[in-house]
This record gives sequence, structure tokens and C-alpha cells, in this order.
Amino acid sequence: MAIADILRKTVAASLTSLYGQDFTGSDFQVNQTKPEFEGDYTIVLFSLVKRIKKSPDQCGNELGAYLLQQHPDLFSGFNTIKGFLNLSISNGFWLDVLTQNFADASFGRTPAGKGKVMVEYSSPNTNKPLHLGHLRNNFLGWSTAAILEADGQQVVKTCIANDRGIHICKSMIAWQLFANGATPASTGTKGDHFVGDYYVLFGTELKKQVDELVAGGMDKEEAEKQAPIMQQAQQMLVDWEAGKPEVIALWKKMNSWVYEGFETTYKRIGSDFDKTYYESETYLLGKDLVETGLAKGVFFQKEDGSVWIDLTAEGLDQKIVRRRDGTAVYITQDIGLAVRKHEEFGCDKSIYVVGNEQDYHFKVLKLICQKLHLPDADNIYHLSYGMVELPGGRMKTREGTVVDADDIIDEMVKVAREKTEELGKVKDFTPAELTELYDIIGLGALKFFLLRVDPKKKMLFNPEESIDFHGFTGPFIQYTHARIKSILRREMPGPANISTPLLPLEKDLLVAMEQYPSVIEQAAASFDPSLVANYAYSVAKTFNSFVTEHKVLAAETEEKKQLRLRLCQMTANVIASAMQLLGIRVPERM
RNA sequence: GGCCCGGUAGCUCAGUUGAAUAGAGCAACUGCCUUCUAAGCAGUAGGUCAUUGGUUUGAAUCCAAUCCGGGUCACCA
Repeated sequence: MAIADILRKTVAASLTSLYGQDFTGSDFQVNQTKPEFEGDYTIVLFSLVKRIKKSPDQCGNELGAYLLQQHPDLFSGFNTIKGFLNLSISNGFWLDVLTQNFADASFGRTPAGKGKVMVEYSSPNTNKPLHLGHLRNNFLGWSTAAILEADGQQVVKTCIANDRGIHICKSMIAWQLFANGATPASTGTKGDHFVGDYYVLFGTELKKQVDELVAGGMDKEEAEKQAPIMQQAQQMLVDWEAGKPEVIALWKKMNSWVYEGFETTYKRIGSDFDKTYYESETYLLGKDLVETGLAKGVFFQKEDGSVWIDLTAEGLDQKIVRRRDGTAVYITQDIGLAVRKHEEFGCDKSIYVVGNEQDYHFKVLKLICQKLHLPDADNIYHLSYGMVELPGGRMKTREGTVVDADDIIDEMVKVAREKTEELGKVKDFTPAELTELYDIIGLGALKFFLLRVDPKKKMLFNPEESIDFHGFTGPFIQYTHARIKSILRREMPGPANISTPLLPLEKDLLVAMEQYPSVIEQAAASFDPSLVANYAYSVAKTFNSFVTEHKVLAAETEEKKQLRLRLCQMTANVIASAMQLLGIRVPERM
């Protein structure tokens, strides 16, 4: 049990026996003691004053003395200052934490057995390449899954390929019109970029046609509908749903190019899935459910044949679930997918990692599923994350203001190489080892940068300033790990019986590491990898302070050396473990 | 306009369930590499926690109003 929980329990029990009323752990706050005061953990007494009817200081002194007397193994002292009871935890407790866990690489993790959860992430459109926003999604999804697993849950990672719909038809039409049979192979272009270029081309051509129509006196909204290229795209979607062979063939061909490109990128960033769903396979099930809902009266049909749900009673609007021409919309397939997921895996919770611009969509989706009485409807959880913005504002593919995923990865790896060469510490590495190291550092920097921020909040990426390998960054933590390994390569902990008093910096480290299991638990409960990132950073920082102040191999005594070697090993384990939860590898040397 | 989210140092961000003098990193400045990796450490400077009012022994945190920014309300996804 975590020390904070032990304190909560112990203090509640002590209060109960001291004052003859029932107290629970939530009647008071347990904080880490601020550095300027003596002690390790602090009980905030103000909330108790009303019930006990004594001054905070008197209460603190009574409670402190009682705790010390009842639990001499756990506490070594206390002081009460202005309503705060500062407790010193005994040396022995911290040494126990160390000796029990220093060699355990799985320290902090809970064995499986807490239920089953599905994490859907990535969810790309197969008409354009991935950009920085998709990377945030992938890193967040992968890391959340890893954290849930470390928390003892069985995790199923899924991906939905949004491989059908009007947006796909746009790339296809543009390719038909302008490509003259060109392919990724014939142009030497990565498949997803190749198709993305035609998506952009569609937009350019559409704008041209709209401008012409507007010049001819049509209003803009109407022109966008009437533009020939748009009509062609819409016709193509109808043909696609009707299964017209040449359309299906083209669609398969272009999607296969995109998948090939995605595969390369996924491999590079380490995204993997237990199951990939395709919208082209789930939308029909969704359309069936629309029929069912129509029969049940959950949906209603308008005169033009389009099908809707009325959510005005829930404070939302009416939402279309099937177009006038009978084709499916975005949300149609999501309804089908929810059912498919349940049939196949039946999880206790179904998490969708999708940007916060779709908050409304998921609110509607959940409501629709509930109204249809679909199983697991209540278990839908939208893990909504903020957009990645550039100094000039949002990224928009159509406007070309995106940071391409492949480009930014290459750039980070390049900077990692330059920086490493500059420092010249690994000149004996083979070329293969160097390539791997640059990947570890470059991707580590990128992943850490995107994961260290609260997922819910939008974040800013400034290409000029955001690529940094110092301070609160992935490479800083990787570097700390490499330094520890450098010590451990010279000597590993040997047998020892340690009872030496802990110096402040030694204890700070143990206090930090003792919190690791709670950090995982909290990160899992709130689906928030940034807690793990912040934690890993604070552990690394604490270690660096310790190691510059105290020698390990040349410690004052053999016992001290053994103590510090254990601290080194445990810190390296915790850092490596926490970084693994973020999908970041740590090097032995750098 | 309705609904949702946000506003903390020059910049990027922490600050879980209210508590002690609001913390990091970057940028700026000062020190520290003949001894375990200086991608490091120690320090200086930098704040009206958007504004106003309220609740409380105590508010960056809770409530209300206002101002500012973003998202969304598509027969796009």
C-alpha cells in the first residue's frame, strides 16, 4: 500500500480512538511536506477543528504524539506548525521500500485481473497522410493502453480506418481527372502522400470551378453544390455504395497505396493494433441499425427521404443519420461499429481517442446508442484531446498548414544525430547502433513533447522552439538513464544489509519512487499519460541532484555504496518503466 | 446567437479532492567539468493566477457575472 494511503488509514484510526468519533481518510488532507519544513508527509488539521473542538496545534500535538507512540516503526518524529502536522517517516520504512523493490523491473505495475477495456485510437482517413495532430492521437492512444495494462486491465487496441465516404471519393475523382495513370511507384512517392496530393488537388479544382460559377452570378453556397467536380464526387459515392465494379476497383487500388504508406509510419512510431476495423465493413451494419431504429420510432424520416433523430429534448439538435440519397453519414458507421465491437470483444469500457472537435459528435453517438438500447452504450467513453496548433493557428490539410508526421519525425531524428555528433560521446558505436540511437532520441523527444501536456488541453507546436533536448524533455530523462547505466556497468549491487541513516537527497529519491504505483493508478483512472511524463521527469531531476552531490562508487563506506547502487538500479528501473508506458525507449548509452 | 473548453512568469506548461512564501522548463544572468556522461548541477531575476463580486478559518482551485481566445451547432469526416 502506498504511504499516503497508509497515513490516511492510520491517522483516521488514531483520530477515532483519540476522540471517540468515527473518522475516515477523507476527513483530512495528506500532502507531501514542503521542503522548507521538517518532515515527509503533512496532515492538514483545519478540517478537524470543528469536530474535535480543539485548536489545530493542540490537535496536531496530541495526534502526533499518539501516532509516534502507537507506530514507532513507521514514524520517527513530528512537529506542528500553524495547523499542519508534519510527520517524519522512519528510515526503516524507506529502506524497506528500497530493499523490497530495487531489483524488480515490474515495480509499480498491477498484475492482470481488473477487467477488460478497449482503446480505439489513430482512426485515420485514407485520403491523406498523417500529420502532427495524428501523432498526438497515436501516442496518446498507445500510451493510455499501456498505462491501463500496467494498472492490471486487459486491453484491446483497435483502429477504425475511415476508408469510405465523400472525402475518399474526392481523392479518387481528382486522380481520375489529373493523374494520367501515375502511381506512387511511378512517381517515387510514399503512397499516403501520393493520394493526399490528389485530395489537395480536388480542393484546388473545386475552388476554381466555384469561382467561375460565382463570377457567373451564382451564390457561393449553391456554387459549391453545383460545381461539376463536386457532383462527380457525390455520384461516385452513390456508385461506390451500389458496388459499381470500376469504382470499387479504383477505391481498392488507392486505399492500398495509402495503407502501405501508413504501415511505414506506424512501424516507425510503434503504433500497433489488435484489430483494425474498416468503415467500409461497418457502415452497412450501421444502415441496418438505422432501419431498426426507424421501425422502433427512435428515428424519423423527412419528406425527402432523409432519416433523422430528434435530440432537442436532450438539449441538442436534430441529427441526420442517413442521407436523402440513401447513403450513410459519418455517424451511421459509428453506430454499427459500436455493435460490432461488442459482439467481438465485449469490454467493460470502450474508449475512443478522438479530438475534442468531435465532442458533440460523441455526445450524440452515445445518446443514439442508448436510445437504440444497444449493449455497452453506457460504457462508451470519449477520450477527448486538444488540437495541436501552430504559431499561425490550427493545422488544415486543405490549406497546406500542416506539420507532416513523416517530416517531423525525420527532423527530430536529424536533430538527434547532429546533437549527438556534436557531443561526440558515442564514437565507438557501429552505424547500426547509431541509427537506432538517433531514432530512440529523436522519437523520444517528439513523443515526450506531445505527451507531457494534459491531453484535454490544446497545445502549441512552434517548430523553431519546440525541438529541444534540454530540461523538461524526453532526452533529459533518457540521458539520466544512460548515466545511471554507466555507473551500473562498473558495478552492480551486491549482497548487503543496509541500515544506514538516509541523507536528504537519498531519501528524496525514495520518496519519489515510492509514489510510482500510485502514479500509474492515477494515470489509468484519468486516462492521462501526462501524469506519467511529469513523474518520470521529476524522478530524473531528483536523481541528478542526488548524483552530483553524492558519489556512488566512491561512497564514504561500503554500506553507503551498496545503498546508492540500489538507488541507482531502482531509479533506472522506474525511469525505464515509466518511459515504456509513454512508448519511449531509453538507451544504455548516449 | 445556443452549447462545450480554455485564460497561471516574456514563451511553453505543472499546480487531483480548497491550505504554509503559486512551481518547472525555455529564453536572460552568475557559478561548477584532471575523480561514476556538463543532453547535467547549484543559484539570481522574472507573477495583480484575465477582471469583479461571493462562499470559507483559508481560494489559482468552488459559485456568479463580465471580458478575451478556441471549438462546435454540415445531407464533411
